[in-house]
Amino acid sequence: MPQLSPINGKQSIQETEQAIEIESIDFFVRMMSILGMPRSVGEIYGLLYFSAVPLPMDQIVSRLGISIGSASQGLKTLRSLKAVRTSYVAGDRRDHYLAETEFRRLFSNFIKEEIMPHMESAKERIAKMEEALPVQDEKSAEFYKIRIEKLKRLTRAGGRLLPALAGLLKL
Amino acid sequence: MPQLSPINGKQSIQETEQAIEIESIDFFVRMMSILGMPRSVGEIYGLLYFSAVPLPMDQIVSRLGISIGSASQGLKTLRSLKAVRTSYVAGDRRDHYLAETEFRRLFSNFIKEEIMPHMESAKERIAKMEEALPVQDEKSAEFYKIRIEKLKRLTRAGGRLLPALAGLLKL
DNA sequence: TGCTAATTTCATTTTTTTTTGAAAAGTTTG
DNA sequence: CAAACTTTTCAAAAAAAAATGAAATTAGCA
Repeated sequence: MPQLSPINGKQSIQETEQAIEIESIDFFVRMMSILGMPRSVGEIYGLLYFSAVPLPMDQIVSRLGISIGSASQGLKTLRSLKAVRTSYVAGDRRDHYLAETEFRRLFSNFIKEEIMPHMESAKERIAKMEEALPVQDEKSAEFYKIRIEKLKRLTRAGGRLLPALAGLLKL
Repeated sequence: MPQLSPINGKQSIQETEQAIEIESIDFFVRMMSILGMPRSVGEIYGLLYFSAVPLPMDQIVSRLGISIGSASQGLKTLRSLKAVRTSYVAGDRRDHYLAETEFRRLFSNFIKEEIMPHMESAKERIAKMEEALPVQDEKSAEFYKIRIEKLKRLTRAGGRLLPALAGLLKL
């Protein structure tokens, strides 16, 4: 982090960097929140996204003003999504973190980790509906069959489409 | 709702219907929760999905055991997503609700209503980053430019891909 | 129009989720 | 191997989200 004096035409380099950092954090907090991730996770990723150097946890803590507990938890989440990785820094025993910036891969990991498991249990639930059905030979059985069939198509389509989605992301 | 006695081989029609209803509610509660919707919204949709007849709000309230406040709010949400529609029932002044079961359309509405507005504000945030940038003519400016460019590609791709997604849903 | 049933709204309560911070566990190195 | 530093864990606190229910509003009907 260069320490230049702030005598420029309009704004110092630090001010520029800070402005971008704030927008970045804002950007990713919102994006992560759409994906159901807590604010702290978005903040950490937003900070790392515009950091040219890998940051240790205590820098993340002090720059974001979050607790070390949140930072540790948030980094764990980000690691499991492979959204950050640790990088070795000579002569420093702390872990240093870098943002993974290939959105295609990030997206693919997210779907695999966070969405697909739900698809599995959805299929089980549909199976239970079908177990319950055969007793019926009412007029209404047809209605139930059709609705169950729709659910099956939905989960099948979801199961195929979602993992393929990342591939469609032409960035 | 037929009122037959439960003397069947194994289980009555009501038992079958109830079993399916429970699985349906479970199914949609989870699915809606992935999409960030409250439990009550999933419950209501899950109930209506397997109802052959349109149901008035008080039936929804009593069958699900939720408050009229929740039911009213949940139906409002579902209406705004066009996931339910009201249907007229002769001689009854209450609104009756039916589930919209074309998932393709539902999905498309969801993206348009719930996701796309965020894309707009994401673009504004990127614009702010670009406003902040030009001051820099450091070595580091290049780094920032590249990262900003990545965000722009992401939002552009998202803006194009997401609305097209529903079309890919071959059910 | 006035009465009643149906629905919406919203302040309050409840539940769930997230954050905190301190203790425990784990690492590195002198 | 022990002292210092780093990270994780987890119970408790705080914050956020959702549900409740009663009052207010709206709409249908006679």
